[in-house]
Amino acid sequence: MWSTFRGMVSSRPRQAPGRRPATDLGAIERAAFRLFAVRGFEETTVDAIAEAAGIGRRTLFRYYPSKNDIPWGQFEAGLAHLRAFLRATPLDIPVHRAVHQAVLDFNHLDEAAIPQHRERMRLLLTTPALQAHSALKYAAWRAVIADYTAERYGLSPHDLLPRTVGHVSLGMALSAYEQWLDTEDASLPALLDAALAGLRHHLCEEPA
Amino acid sequence: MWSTFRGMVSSRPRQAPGRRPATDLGAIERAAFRLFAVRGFEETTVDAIAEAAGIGRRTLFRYYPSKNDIPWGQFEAGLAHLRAFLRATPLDIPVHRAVHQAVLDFNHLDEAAIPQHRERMRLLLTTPALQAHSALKYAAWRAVIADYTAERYGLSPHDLLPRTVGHVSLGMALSAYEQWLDTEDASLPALLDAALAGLRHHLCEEPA
DNA sequence: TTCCTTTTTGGCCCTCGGTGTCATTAAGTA
DNA sequence: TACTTAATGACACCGAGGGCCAAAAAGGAA
Repeated sequence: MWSTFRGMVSSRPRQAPGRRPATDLGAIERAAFRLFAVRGFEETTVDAIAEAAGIGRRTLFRYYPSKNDIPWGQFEAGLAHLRAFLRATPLDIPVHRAVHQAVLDFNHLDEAAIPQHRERMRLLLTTPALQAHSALKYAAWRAVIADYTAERYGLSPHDLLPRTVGHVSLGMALSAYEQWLDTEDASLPALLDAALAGLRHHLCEEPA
Repeated sequence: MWSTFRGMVSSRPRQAPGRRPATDLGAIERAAFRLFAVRGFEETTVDAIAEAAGIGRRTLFRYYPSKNDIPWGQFEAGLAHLRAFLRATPLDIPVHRAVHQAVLDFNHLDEAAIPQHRERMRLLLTTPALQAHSALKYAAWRAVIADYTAERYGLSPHDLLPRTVGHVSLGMALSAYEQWLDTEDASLPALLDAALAGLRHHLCEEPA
């Protein structure tokens, strides 16, 4: 899962000259989430996060391009995993099934990671500034889906169908997440399945 | 169409006491778009827009809650129209058809309005800050679709299916718009139809 | 050890979007 | 003319973000 923090302070090949990074990405994220939980996202200043993490404000901005990026954690790594999952999918599996499986895999959670992921997603989906910023993250996610869909169908990623599949896959995932946050009981995979099943019924099994 | 500027300076019932508004919303929008076209959105400061419109910076912020809202024009009016269209749709029309017709109506353009609307959408869909801000506008649009879908299906607007229909309808519309901006030839209604047809084929007419 | 090089760090200062406050101005009414 | 109400915009302030650069912390070479 993309939200799981893994990886060291830096992946620079050891043996390099110069000062070694002393900044711990995980520590920044933890400090930030602690502050967000207490004071809320908008009310927490970047200065406060930097101070809580024991680093300079300028250093924080060297690790995160913006305050809005902090709650996203290692999202890029998650995208790479998503790409790899799709690349490894056998070609005899229909495209829509391949994409759905990839979405399920992308959003798979270990039991222990659920509470933190809930908190992260609650923050991302209910904070206006983050709802807005998320559009940029979503665009990269959609591109992964669109690229795969285009390749499987022999189209360009800029054609209509791949783009539509990207948008619609994201839409289903987001509606499942919103539902997941609203209800205590349902599981995320079940909601992702239900979103797809509901959409198919809505679009395809009604009188035209 | 929501993008068409109509309506007067203010809709306050005449006969009210106090100074009458001297600010012309249309003039602000025109001045802003002129600057955006020349310098780009990010490079145009709010001060520059206010000066070009001949008003104070503070006054501009009284008419637009943020710089990002300027390119959206009278979007709220468009939402009201969308709601009215759906309310007026006969109940014997299947939900998915009603929604699709509403989307077509919402995005209907008079021939003469096409160039300006292209420019507006190009700005909204290619400027990162606006892509992000759009998420908030889209949420309101989705809510209209979700509310209608919920009512027709006898569900709560917070149930999974209405939310999914909202997200997916938006996704199709956005992929159609992206395609529309990329190509010179295709018409917007044709692309909206094609997005829906493509999705149905992708999801429903393939081996399970 | 001392110098030299490389890289991280963070301090300083600036720009710009956005907001609260408040005096001023332009209306209508008594 | 005096009073009320509403729009305007000047001023001051805050926070995000970025450019610049000097100080720190590593390595290797003399």
